[in-house]
Amino acid sequence: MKRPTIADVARRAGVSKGAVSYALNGQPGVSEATRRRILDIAAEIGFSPSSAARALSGATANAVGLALCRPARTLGIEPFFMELISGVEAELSARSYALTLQVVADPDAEIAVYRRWWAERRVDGVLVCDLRIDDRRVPALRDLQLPAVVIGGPARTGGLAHVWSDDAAALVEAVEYLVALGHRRIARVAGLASLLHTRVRTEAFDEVCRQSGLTAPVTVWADYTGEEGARATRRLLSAADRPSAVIYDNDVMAIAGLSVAQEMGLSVPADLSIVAWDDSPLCRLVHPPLTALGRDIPAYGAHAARALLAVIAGGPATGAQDETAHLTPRGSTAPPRTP
Amino acid sequence: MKRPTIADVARRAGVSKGAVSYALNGQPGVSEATRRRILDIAAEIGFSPSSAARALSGATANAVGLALCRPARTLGIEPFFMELISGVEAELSARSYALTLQVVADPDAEIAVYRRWWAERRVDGVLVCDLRIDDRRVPALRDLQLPAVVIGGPARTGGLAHVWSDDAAALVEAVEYLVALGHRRIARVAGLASLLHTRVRTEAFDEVCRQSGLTAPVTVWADYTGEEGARATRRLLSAADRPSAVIYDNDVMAIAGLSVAQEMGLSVPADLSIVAWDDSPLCRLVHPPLTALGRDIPAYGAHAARALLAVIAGGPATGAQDETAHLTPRGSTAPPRTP
DNA sequence: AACACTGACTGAACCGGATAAGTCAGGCCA
DNA sequence: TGGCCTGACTTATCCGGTTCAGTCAGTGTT
Repeated sequence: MKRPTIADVARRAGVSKGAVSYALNGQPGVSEATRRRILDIAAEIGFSPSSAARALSGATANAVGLALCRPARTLGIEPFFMELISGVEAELSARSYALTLQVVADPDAEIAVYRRWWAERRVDGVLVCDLRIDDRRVPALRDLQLPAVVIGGPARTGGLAHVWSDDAAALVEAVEYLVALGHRRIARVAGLASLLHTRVRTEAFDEVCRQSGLTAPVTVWADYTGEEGARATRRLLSAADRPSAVIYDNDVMAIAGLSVAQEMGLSVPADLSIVAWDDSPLCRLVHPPLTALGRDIPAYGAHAARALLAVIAGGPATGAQDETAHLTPRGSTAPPRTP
Repeated sequence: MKRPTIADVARRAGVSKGAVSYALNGQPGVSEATRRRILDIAAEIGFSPSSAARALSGATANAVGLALCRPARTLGIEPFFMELISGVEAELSARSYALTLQVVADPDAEIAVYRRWWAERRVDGVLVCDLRIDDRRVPALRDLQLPAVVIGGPARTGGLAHVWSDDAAALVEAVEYLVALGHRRIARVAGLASLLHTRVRTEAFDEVCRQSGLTAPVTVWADYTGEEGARATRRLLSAADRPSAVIYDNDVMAIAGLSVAQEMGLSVPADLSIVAWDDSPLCRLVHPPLTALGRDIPAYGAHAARALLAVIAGGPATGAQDETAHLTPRGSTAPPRTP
């Protein structure tokens, strides 16, 4: 089975290649009757223009790139990325854009990938995840002038378009809820310190703890894996004045923390309240179900994809705020048992 | 910043485009000294050949496609796909192939995507997941003569190359282990009935139950989500002669089942043993940790990617067996409490 | 010295589209 | 009736590679 080309369509319609091109792209230059005939023939022989030829003639590659820079083991277990991807994908495929995915080892490898994609004209733009404190990717992308949308921010995006969510506000909501329940000693198990949104959350946590007159905020660092989440929790719960509530930077660490609490003989939520960030179905799966800070991640991805397509179309590099995560109370939070 | 083309390299090297092409592709026709000089210049100005131009000249697109046909909510929560993707990716990027991903709603949409990819010459081949009982994708791909590797099988792959794992053997191992522990009433919560590997497991389950002289095998159908896994478990545990052990077709349903058992006041593993299929880190996160049938999923993906590249290179459409999942006993299985 | 032969390269065609520039028939108006 | 538009096309060029058919200098052969 030979792939049909524009010449095949032209021959069967009895017109030139140019006429077919005009007809297919909705350009003026062909009569309505001819356009219809050409479109019918194209549909009949199953013609889609070669993406390569189209890209070569100066048009776009009709593809966007997404490079993921996380170790395979955390990539798999966190639903976040797959949900993000499915949202991105929904938006892209509706506009018949393809998504090119690459898993990279570190930010430098990621920059190399961007550079290659750019030189190969493989993608029209990229989505950038996991913004870091001093992110070399930002100036690199600006130098390449490769259209990009940063998923994160709003600060330090260096003039790149971005889509962000107000993590500080969400964290404040969670802390204030715990305070209202009567908690005074609230700890936090944070994700990778090098990521910008971790810093945003940490600053918000310190600030809200001070304002609420809580004990000095305790933050333990981890890396989103269950192992580290468990270790961090053990450390927190072994301390002399252990916290009565812990906020985790992702759901996987929160579930690990729940397990540790149970293994140490503590009852959740009576002895320890737990709040997870990222409200995936995982949170509803465990017992008790976890109170979580959640939002619509596929919608976030779709939002970012739309923003990227706008930049590719030549729009300005603006920042757009997405929904703020909101707290869904479930069985893992309650007033602390009076000591 | 302008993208360097082959003509830029040629000009700086003082040779023709053709010579540069030969040099870059390791073809004969240039002297070793000239080849070195051309390679150096290419590296210096950061030249990578345009994938579009290369694809257009009859060469390959240097990309493979993966269409995922699962609802977004199960896609996100199951680590399987993301792990598979990261394995595929590792293999592809080592050979500087790109991965094009698309999420589709149903098998017909998936076929449409294959047809479009084929007509657009966007990919050189595809990986096919979730083989079904009567899978229309198989004849469709054969008609298109689009290089493909089915992840699954070994039956009903209709002459397409495939990479498979012996689910029947793994299931037998799990059942025999439970029998050795003393279990007589073993139930199973199965995944989507339309998937081929579900049928393979069901047949193996029926067979091994008969051979071991167990009570008539009970299989409840679900769809891999926590909700359905919980519902299926409730049904099983509410029956008059409830099982003393349950095998789940994925980890998410197993975790949901664990929660249901605890919520119904049953102790795991004393009152109920649980075995999960797919040993993701999730299984180690809950309490007690789940006994699971696991294998190296990234390696599976890498294996499939290698097979696909071999088919693209013109190799025969063979079948290759991947590692069989093996049982890792953890805290969720034990001898049944004597009734 | 005439010849074939090889290695190292050049020139041009080609892939399949997009698009600027050119052609040509027909309608309109003076 | 001739000139001028306009619409509906066609023709030709270009994008950036690959590849095939030369070209040509240098080498070896007899």
